[in-house]
Amino acid sequence: MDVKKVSIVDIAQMANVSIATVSRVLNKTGRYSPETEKKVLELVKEYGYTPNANAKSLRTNKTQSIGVIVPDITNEFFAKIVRSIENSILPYGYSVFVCDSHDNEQIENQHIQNLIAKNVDGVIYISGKVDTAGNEEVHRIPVVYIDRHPENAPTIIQSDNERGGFLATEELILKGCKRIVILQDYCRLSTLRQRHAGYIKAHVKYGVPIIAELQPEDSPGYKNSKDKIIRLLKAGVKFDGVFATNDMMALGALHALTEAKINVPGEVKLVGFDDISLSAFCEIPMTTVTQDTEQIGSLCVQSLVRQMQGEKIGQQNIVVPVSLNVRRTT
Amino acid sequence: MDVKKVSIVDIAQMANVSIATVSRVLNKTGRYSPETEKKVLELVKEYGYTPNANAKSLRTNKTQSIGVIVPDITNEFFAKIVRSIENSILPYGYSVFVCDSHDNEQIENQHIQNLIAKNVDGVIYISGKVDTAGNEEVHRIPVVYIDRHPENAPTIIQSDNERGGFLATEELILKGCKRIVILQDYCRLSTLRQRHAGYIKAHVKYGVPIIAELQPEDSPGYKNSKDKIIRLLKAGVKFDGVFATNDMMALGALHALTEAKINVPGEVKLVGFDDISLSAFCEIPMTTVTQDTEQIGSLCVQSLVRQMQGEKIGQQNIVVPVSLNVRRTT
DNA sequence: CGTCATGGGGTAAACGATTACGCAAAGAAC
DNA sequence: GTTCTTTGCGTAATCGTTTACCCCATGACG
Repeated sequence: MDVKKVSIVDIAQMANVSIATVSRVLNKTGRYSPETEKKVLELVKEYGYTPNANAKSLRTNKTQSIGVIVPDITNEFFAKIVRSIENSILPYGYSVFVCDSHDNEQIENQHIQNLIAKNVDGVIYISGKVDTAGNEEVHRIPVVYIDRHPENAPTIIQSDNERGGFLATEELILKGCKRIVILQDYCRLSTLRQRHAGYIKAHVKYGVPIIAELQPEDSPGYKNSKDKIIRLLKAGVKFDGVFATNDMMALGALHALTEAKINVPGEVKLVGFDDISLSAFCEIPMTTVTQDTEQIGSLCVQSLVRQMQGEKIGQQNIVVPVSLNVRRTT
Repeated sequence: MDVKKVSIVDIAQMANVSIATVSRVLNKTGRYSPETEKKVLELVKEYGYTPNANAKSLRTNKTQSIGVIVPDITNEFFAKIVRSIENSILPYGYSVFVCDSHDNEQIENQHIQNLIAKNVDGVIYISGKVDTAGNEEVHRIPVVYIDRHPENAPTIIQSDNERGGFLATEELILKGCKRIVILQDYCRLSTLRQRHAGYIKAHVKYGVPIIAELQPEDSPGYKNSKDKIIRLLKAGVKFDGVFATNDMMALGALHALTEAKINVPGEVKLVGFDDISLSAFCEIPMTTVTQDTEQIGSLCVQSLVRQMQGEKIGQQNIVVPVSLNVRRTT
């Protein structure tokens, strides 16, 4: 916009050395005397020289940037992961392209194309609603998947969903629940099936019978969950606990219950999943399963960086521990 | 990772033309016959050729990417803006680096350095807590500021904060409030002072006296606001309305009031600001001032794109309309 | 004294695009 | 029939780096 930026040749000229030498001191690859180093470094500082990233990338085929694809950056859970990723990768000197796919496979693919065209060194991929068959093209570069992933995914990171489901259900059982509704949105998602598996496991462990009419059906989101609870209530279905596989659904349930003047946690207890801030700030702070977004992000980065540094790691499936955050709905 | 990527020379060879010609058909700059065009395009498609972005950038000095700096991506308000920015700029073919500054000036600067080093074509800058003096370096490239901005900022976009403050206060007054507490976090922020100005204006317009002990003091966040309301209550200060300059603070107030068994909106009415989802999903859905994040994002992009296309626009200050979302706390 | 490693540094070829310039052929204009 | 313009290309320079390779001192070592 203003003055022409100084390039390596300017520095070289002023230092009375060749550009090769300047490059060498900048990259600390040896073959220069301490005096040369000093002079070059001084000039670099004086003129605020920064190497042209594009030229460098062109030559080295590395861009020092990665892409992160999320279904919805507006969702606190994903935002937290993005934040953790960014924090963890900053020290390595990477910048991150954030791509919101709107839970839409087409947009997702467009973003992938885009990222590949931009020559990113790696991708962290939180896919949308579907256990995607995966965009093959992305497998040409290092990639780690969070949660949803194709069969042949190289690296996968996810929370210990089964344990989460177990902990939530166990909490309800230990607090005396015998008939626990499970609210689930997309039954075909493996992560959610795992939570259901945990729910079953807890029932089995404590010898609580599993009741058919309380089992999951597709009821995504706040509204559907609220409606479902209202429906159960109207139908006279008895239940004394609700396990919602995410917090928005838990909130729907909570509102259905309070509107029906049912005491929580007196008559019905409730556990959510994710630990978004709503769960802490709603009228009755909710017990919920905390996913460790910090860990998830930093483990992603660890794995990705290792891949980007050329390490060949085979298929790996990293599981991040979850914990139960007991608040006032149980 | 796999096979070598095909480059423009491969295409050129196979099409029996020079690379110049290939480049021309790819960029549609004319000087080629329809037949050549067809052949090149076919080959491009067949081999999935995409131009190397780094080479292109090196030559043209344009990277087709921008940076967005936000204080906290985890905050729904900023996340929404980021999302809107991304949506609006996608058609222009830009990718976006998202940088979370953690409300920290040093990190902010580091990000700027980074973005400049990466040669972004433009920056959208939502600064942290301070009316920053601004990083001069960023003014070498197109930049638009949202809300907080330095004196000499070229382009600024912000919500009509004064009108928002006015609308909120007017609503309270029209619903009968005579003694309205205003909760504000950083009194030195111009955006927040504007909201206060609106508050004053409404009082003046409707002839409601302004009461000293209800005026703002630094009480950022949920906890401080809650505490402040509790303190006022204990001190026996009379008030029948609360205008919180953001929703988290409004929620703090709401909780303080409900815990004190004060009926909302019966005894005290309440208005927030921002319209984050918490305001809709808390126990008593709150009346709040909606900032049009869609508009904000898309206007940013419009202005930035024009600048990046070389248009010289002088200093401009774009104001985005706000609206009142009346819910159940008034 | 010859040989050989080593330190310090230069030359020039890449990397993959864009684009100024040149040039021949074909048609238009006179 | 000459000149001019347009069309359809090709040649080569250029963007700013990294890096393989070469070269010349210098000192160690036999």
